[in-house]
Amino acid sequence: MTRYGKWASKDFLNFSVRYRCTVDESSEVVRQRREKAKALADQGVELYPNDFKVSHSVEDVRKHIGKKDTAADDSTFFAMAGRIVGLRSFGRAAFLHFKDYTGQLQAYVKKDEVGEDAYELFKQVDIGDFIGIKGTIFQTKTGEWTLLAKGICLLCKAVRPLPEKFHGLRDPEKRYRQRYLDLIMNPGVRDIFINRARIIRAFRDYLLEQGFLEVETPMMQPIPGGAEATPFKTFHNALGMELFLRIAPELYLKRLVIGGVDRVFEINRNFRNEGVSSRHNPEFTMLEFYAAYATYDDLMNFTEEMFRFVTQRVFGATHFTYQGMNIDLDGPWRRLTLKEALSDLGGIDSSLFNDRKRLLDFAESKGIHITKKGRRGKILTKLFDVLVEPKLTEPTFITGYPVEISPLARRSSSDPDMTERFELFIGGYEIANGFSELNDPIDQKKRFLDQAKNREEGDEEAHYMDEDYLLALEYGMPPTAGEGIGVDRFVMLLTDAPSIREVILFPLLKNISY
RNA sequence: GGGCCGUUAACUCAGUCGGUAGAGUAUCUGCCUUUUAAGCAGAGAGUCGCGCGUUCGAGCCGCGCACGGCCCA
Repeated sequence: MTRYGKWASKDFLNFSVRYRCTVDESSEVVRQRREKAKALADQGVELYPNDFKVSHSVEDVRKHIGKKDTAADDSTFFAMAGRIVGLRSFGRAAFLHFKDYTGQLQAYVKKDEVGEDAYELFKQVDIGDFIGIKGTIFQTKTGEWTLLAKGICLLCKAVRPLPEKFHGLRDPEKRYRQRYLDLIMNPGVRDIFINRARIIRAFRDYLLEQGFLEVETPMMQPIPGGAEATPFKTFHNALGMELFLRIAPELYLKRLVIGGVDRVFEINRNFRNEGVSSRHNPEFTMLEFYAAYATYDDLMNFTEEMFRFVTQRVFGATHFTYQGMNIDLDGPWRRLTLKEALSDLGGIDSSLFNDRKRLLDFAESKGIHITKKGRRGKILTKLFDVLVEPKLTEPTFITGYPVEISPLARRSSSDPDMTERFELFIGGYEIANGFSELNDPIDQKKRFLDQAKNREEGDEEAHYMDEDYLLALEYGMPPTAGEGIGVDRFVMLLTDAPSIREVILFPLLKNISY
């Protein structure tokens, strides 16, 4: 058996078994629909034509209706297209609802209007098919504006039925795997992704307005840097080169600051080889930006302003509720040091902070198992994650992060063990992380060496040594502050989504299982 | 990684004590030219996630696996 033989045959087996179960030749509904499609084709009907010209969208028609003098006998002619989402047939006439991107409209198809032949064909279309309809609008008895079909044609035959009209598609697994069905059946889903796009656009507009340049830096990096996280590995065949999907764009953006781009940002995907949960997807969207001559303190103020701008622009208010929590973005936001938060909100006696052993005992007593042996900073942040983070519902900046867990941040001028760094929490989620940048190449080298030691001691998330970045730093980086914002989580907050999967169109799921 | 829950018709869900597999929607047939969760009459539709076990007999009980959800780590 070849090296791949076992896997190949196993995968093939899995695939074929599942294929048989899922692509249901046995499903009566699908079989019937295929037969209908074939019957239509046999009658000379083209099942997938592309020559229908649309003159108006549903939204166009709504606007037309909204005009003051649209009369019941309006004679404007519309050529419209969409997917049939409801159908009520009466033998020689039928009402249907069809949907395009802009909305949904009722149409009335009468044998008298479209002719006998066309009506015979129409009787063979199903919910889920795309159709083109030409006609005029009128109001029904109940006052609903309706397209009276003068002509109708099939634009695309669907051979699988849509989910049930009343309950829609509920099964979360199917919703994510077949997001197209989710989008067709559950209107709120579309709104989330429309709002997501608006939020990202508002961030972009704000930063552009402030003189930032938008860039794209490598997704595939020879040395993954800019965060403490486990990367995905890949390989470039022609170059014979190991590469990593980026865990952050940080070191490249800072190279650009060195290159004279004083204000720079990127909105793009990061990849972290970690567990999946309601707040973690292995690929997620990060907004990262850097401003020369700014400090972490400036960025906190900047972040408040930017968040208020985005929220106001997209939702018309700066307060909202997230999962029942009232969250108000009006400033100024609370600022606490890590230690203050741990003692005031976490209930940890401050005398424990410098005693690693007692900290570990305390963690154990709270049922918090610390897997990362070693560094005190890691223990503190772990305790913070469990005891404090969930309590930070109102926007809160946490500052005072120790150097050992902030290898890229500038030391605090007043306390060399601390960094000029903050993290932002809203709704119990970590939303942003920013700091004054470390631009002393000698200190940076020392920090990398410390990290390398941690890596040798088994910390897979420790930062890699990056000589090329040190080289860049030696050419001089101006005093700079930078920040990363977790876009998905911010979208979660603003769309009241309980899981990150609700704001990512195609969240990562394990292989096939329909 | 651990715990709990789920997986039954295309979809949403019932399924009692272990004893022939159910409903609504969708589909099919018939009637119906202003309905809108259209209506009326009838019909078809299932590898009960997968495997093994217990049992005369398993959708149901036990074990294992897969996928998903929630919580914890």
